[in-house]
Amino acid sequence: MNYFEHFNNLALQELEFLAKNGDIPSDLNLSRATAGSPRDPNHGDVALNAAMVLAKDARMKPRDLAELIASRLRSHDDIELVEVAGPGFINIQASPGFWSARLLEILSLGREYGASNMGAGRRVNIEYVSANPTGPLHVGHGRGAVFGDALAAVLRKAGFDVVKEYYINDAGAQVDILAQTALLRAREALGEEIGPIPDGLYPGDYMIPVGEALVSDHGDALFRMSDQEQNEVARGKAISMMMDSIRDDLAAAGINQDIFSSERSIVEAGSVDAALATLESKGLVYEGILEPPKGKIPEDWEERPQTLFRATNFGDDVDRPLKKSDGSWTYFATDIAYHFDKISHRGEELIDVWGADHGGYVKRVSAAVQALTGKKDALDVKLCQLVRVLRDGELVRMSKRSGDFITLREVVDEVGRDVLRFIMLTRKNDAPLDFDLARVVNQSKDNPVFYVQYAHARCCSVLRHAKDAGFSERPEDLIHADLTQLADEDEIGLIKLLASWPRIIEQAAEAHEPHRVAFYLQEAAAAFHQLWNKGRDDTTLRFIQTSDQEATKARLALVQGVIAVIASGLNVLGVQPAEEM
RNA sequence: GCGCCCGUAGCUCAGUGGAUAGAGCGUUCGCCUCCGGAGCGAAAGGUCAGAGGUUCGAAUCCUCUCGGGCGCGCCA
Repeated sequence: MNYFEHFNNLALQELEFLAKNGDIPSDLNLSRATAGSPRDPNHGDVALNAAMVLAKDARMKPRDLAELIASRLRSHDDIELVEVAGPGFINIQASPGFWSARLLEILSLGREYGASNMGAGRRVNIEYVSANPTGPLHVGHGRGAVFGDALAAVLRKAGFDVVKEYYINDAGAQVDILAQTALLRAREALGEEIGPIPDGLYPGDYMIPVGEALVSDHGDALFRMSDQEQNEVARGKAISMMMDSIRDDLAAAGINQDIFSSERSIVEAGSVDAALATLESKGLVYEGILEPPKGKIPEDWEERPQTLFRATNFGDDVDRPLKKSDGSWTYFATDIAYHFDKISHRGEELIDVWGADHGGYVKRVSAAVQALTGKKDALDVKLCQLVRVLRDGELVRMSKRSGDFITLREVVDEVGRDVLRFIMLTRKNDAPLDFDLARVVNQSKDNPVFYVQYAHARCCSVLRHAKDAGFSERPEDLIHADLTQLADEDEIGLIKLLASWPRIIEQAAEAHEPHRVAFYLQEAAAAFHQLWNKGRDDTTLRFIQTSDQEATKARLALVQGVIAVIASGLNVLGVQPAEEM
């Protein structure tokens, strides 16, 4: 249960009663009434703004309306205390029984706790990584990969029906260059001296096995084929080998997408014509001449009429070309078709995860999706900022395998998938991230992964000790514990924090911001460690009290609650909780 | 020149209309015979880049200015 929503709903019910009774107008818009946590915990557990938001329309003073609502809430079982404060806040303190019920809810749901039906089964399509199949994934791709994967998990937990997708850019000039590189590497594999890889081709060592594979498939017959045939064979082989290796790298990071869509197949299936016909039928395609771009004008700029999409009708800065000068589709045109395909078959809402360097492309794609669907917010593009890889504060550069960047694989091999995934989410997606290979594996408090894992492991340790001392640690036994034994303010505070997990999931899903989960887990871990440390000074607060069975059972229930919530959160991030460290 | 993102404590960053703006690191001062060691507790520290505006209420929304990053037809 999202308890904020719960108390807000109670207030809304009372408002409806008051409306029916004629005390307030019946046509109030209740959607702006929300619940938050009061700044000062002494003000209660939940603060409602309903009275302040509705006062004007209700033609009442905010505090008077608040008092009216408050007086009706006071009798509710879940509520201990209601106060009207400040400009008209309704501050609610929940009853002890309410918090006990939350802990029982956590124990009975285990790591399923936090799931919500907010999404109501709505289909969301999330596309991420989508790196060109022209080389290995680097850490920047890794960030998008982890972000997309975690966001997908957040959305699933919030009740959305999610499709995870990868778009393979296997058409266009880049893969032609890849094919040429593969052919050169094939000559090398046949024993020819090829010298340094010419500028413009892909220099990385990872193309050597592609050349070798071409030779083992075709031998020197490869070079007796027509140029076109050679190119096609080389391109097909190179793309399939690159994609295999990309899939391997993703799998090593624990990322498994549901669908891999190919740009080439979209063009070949005629989807571009279909999507553009739709735009044309709406009068959004025309022949025209574009102004040269301001600032630096390309040297080979040539004014000519071209086929344009009226992106400016939907908030873009200029209309965008759909055809290149050689008559083939621009990348944008096939991308329109791809998004048309997704929105027609694989999701009512689309999310694209891109690198920040593609920011300039957002408006035109949003414009196209808007034109195709008639909906303004059918597409949300999330941009991930740069990752800098450091080692003890020193910038790390160069990689033998890729030619320039640290690869995702190298990082996974060095620090492990769990560390990679967690650290990638310790920054908001649009903030740059420093990834320090040395610090992220430190076993100290300033390493967030360790800190959270340590909390979970400590909990597991307590349960092991309890078991040795003859207690049952099983949740199904612990639900019978007398939870009123949990009376210390830090124990109660921890329960409240655990109980806010469902709200975190909903907020993260709403905002498309999985990092909120990582931040929440650090908070939950901190609260647990704090309670633990309190037991160092005050032995009566330790979890296991051999002389007090009831207190121990209640505290074990709390420990199981911490385990459930941390495991639930780590699970969403794709990180395996540690039972020992 | 234009567009997008960012500007919050000494540093790295949370906080997408609510009350006295938070955390970690660093600094200062105490504690450390510990269920699990990889420390604990407390304090100091702020013109939320700046200026206007919107309203009961703004770090948050709008406009402008300054500063940083990214991008700007036939690359994807």
